[in-house]
Amino acid sequence: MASNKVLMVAEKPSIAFSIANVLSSGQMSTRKASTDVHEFEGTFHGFHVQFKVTSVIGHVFSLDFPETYQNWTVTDPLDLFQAPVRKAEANPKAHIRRHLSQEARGFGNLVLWLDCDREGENICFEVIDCIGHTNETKRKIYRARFSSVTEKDILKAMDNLVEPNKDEALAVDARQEIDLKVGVAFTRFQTSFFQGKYGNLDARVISYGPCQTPTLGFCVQRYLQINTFKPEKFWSVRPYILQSGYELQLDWERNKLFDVDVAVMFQKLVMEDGIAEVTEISEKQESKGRPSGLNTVNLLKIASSALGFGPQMAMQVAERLYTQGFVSYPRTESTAYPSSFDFRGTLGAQVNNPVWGSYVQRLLTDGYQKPRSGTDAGDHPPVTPLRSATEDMLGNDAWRLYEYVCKHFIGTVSPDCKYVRTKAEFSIGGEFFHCVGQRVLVKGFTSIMPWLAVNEKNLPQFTKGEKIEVGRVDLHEGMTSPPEYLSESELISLMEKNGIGTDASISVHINNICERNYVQVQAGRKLVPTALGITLIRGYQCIDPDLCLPDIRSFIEQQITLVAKGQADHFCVVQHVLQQFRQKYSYFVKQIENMDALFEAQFSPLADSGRVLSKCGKCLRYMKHISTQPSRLYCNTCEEVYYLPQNGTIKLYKELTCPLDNFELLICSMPGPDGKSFSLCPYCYNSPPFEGIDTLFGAAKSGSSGKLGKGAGMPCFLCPHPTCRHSLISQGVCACPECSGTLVLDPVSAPKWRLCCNMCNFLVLLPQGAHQISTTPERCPECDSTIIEVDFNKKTTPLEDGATLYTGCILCDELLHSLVEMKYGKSFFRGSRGRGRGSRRGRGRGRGTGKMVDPKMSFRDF
DNA sequence: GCAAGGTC
Repeated sequence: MASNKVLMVAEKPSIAFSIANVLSSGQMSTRKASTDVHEFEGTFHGFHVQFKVTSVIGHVFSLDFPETYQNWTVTDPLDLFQAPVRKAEANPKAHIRRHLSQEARGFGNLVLWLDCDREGENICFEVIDCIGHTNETKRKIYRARFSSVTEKDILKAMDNLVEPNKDEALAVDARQEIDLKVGVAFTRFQTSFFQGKYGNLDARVISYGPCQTPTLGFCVQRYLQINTFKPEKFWSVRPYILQSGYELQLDWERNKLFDVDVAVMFQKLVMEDGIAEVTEISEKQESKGRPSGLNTVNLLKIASSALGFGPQMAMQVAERLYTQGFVSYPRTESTAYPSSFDFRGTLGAQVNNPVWGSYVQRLLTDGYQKPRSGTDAGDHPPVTPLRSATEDMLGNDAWRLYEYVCKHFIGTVSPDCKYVRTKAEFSIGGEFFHCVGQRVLVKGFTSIMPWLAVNEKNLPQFTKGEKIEVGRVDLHEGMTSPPEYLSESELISLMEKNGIGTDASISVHINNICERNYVQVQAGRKLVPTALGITLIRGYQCIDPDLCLPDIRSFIEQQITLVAKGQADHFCVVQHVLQQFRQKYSYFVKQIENMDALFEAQFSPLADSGRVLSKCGKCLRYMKHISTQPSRLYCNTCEEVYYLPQNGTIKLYKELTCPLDNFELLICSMPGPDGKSFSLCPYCYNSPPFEGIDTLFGAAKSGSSGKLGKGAGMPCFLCPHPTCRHSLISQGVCACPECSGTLVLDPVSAPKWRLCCNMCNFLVLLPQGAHQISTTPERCPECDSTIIEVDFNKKTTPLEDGATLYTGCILCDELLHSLVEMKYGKSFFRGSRGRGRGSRRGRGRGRGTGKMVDPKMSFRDF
């Protein structure tokens, strides 16, 4: 009975385990599959049922364009805004879809335990999609709502199952489609535009995204502030008094003045008086609050500013600590602990720690504090330690992060820091001054987090009305200074404040702008924008500043929130937002010259970049190799760019030329000790795969032995690139008349039947319009070349004399020669580009002497 | 080759 079976799906394996563990009281059996499956029996809605708990691993699907929109050269990015989109498995190797559909078989109830946020709601519907929910299956679908994976919350959620929220899921669908279309359209356009013009951009891709671009915007904004900063001199009056044997500098109420004459006047007034009268003494008890729970953003900020870890690395370390069971889940927005949080147990786990064990023991004996309230984002509890560890167990980096997590947690349950702040105020010559002292009463949490300690400063005793002689009066001259480059930690705060990215993705965006060569991380984890980063942002600022402002993200968020709340239709919102971005895109394209002017001033044109490397097959002039990213060749004459494999060292390959297009071959050596080398033709490498080749091979394969085209589908002997047209060259069919090599049919050239030698690149063009060409065992008595049989199908290519079948030597047969001339008025027997020994027919020796064959030319061009 | 969002 399907109704007696309940399948539950969580967002990740660890949550599935916790849920199963709680609901089965540890009495479950676990089976390995794509993700673990836990089985047990229990009661559901008052009935005895069989439970099965498994999980996905985050999103099952991700959104992309169909194959036809994947080609950058064929698709106009503008069309992407209206293009269809499809969902494909995000990680096909994990086989999550198959796993879910298999496990759901025969199960009449589904309980969704995905995280309780919009993304989780969206994954709910991905799961429903996978298990095949139709009217026939009649499955009952429930949503569990829980705020933490604790026994209390899990049991409460089981008793209060609801329905999944379609609107929230649709809001995520909307965001996915908008992000994809906007990001990909802008990225493709600006990448193609600028890479097609400049040689030293040093970026494989010039990406745009509604999160990464505003993130870069923050860094560049600070750079511009620094760059346009005008330092100003300022002055302040600094009187010194002698009290109880201490020399004390007093702070001026006016702080500083920017007019030296006025400052000098005040200095004189103060000097002339020479007596400081104590006008007021105040003493106030102040408190420095203990921290609230640690969330991801604060963890990343501390990791960057105090430990020197970049966000990417900090997350990696935190994840490892999490999977090893030392800390709780590290991706959370919440700074508030759930009400059920076991503080005593968490502290208890640390009492034997050699570093802070005794402090924790004292807290447990004297009583720990309830943490400050903080904010509960309803996702996961703050990051807390689980098991005690030592530096030896974790290694230095992990230890330092773990140490922080522990000390922070202990800090949250320690007393506040209490101190007394004393302020003495003075009057000298009608001007007011003060000095401040601080005395700590209770160290509280600052004894475990000493870097947050209150600075103690003793102040001598003063009495109100007391008159003290002023020792000297300095006029301090200072200079205003620009802010520093944006620190990573400041950037994280700005991103959080402006809603750019999430706890899980903030580190990814920062890493992105580094990897794209828009910013560089310098000493002290300061983010310094590169010329490329600066030029991009300045470009957006002069065409359409919206493109790099954080509002672009909040606009999208606000629009999809309408969908999430059921206030607007998903389709309408997506169309509306895309329509706006499409207009922005069109305007951007139209105005790109304004941005280009900035690029022109900063970067070198392709023609001035790179080093001469190999010959172009079209103009036979040397092309330049541009080795900065993306690695490519540029032909100055043809104004064409040929992309090369990235990450490899490129050299000329024995001055060989490609038999298909006459481009000089290159050899690419991949880095590393196991790096392989392979040869490639720059033209073939950049050509799309030949269309219609399947039919051609179909015909060739069906023929009897000896037919040209036999052995089709052999791997390329020149390079392993999957789209290289060399891979379409079939196995050898006859001996090369020029060398000891074999002539192979090059079906790519169809309808230009031709043969080329696999060794010397000798090329023979065969009669066009032939229906079928086959080799014969016969040899030509004149030149010993292979005799072939040419079948002109009457229907397709009727010849004047009505004959359809001819035989002849591939090299010297007059019959074929005249036959073709008769039909087309020109000879088709043209050897070309023979290397090494020259042709028997008296063609010039050496390379490049034959007539060029452009693979793009049609037969009629001959 | 491209976005941002989950998680590993």
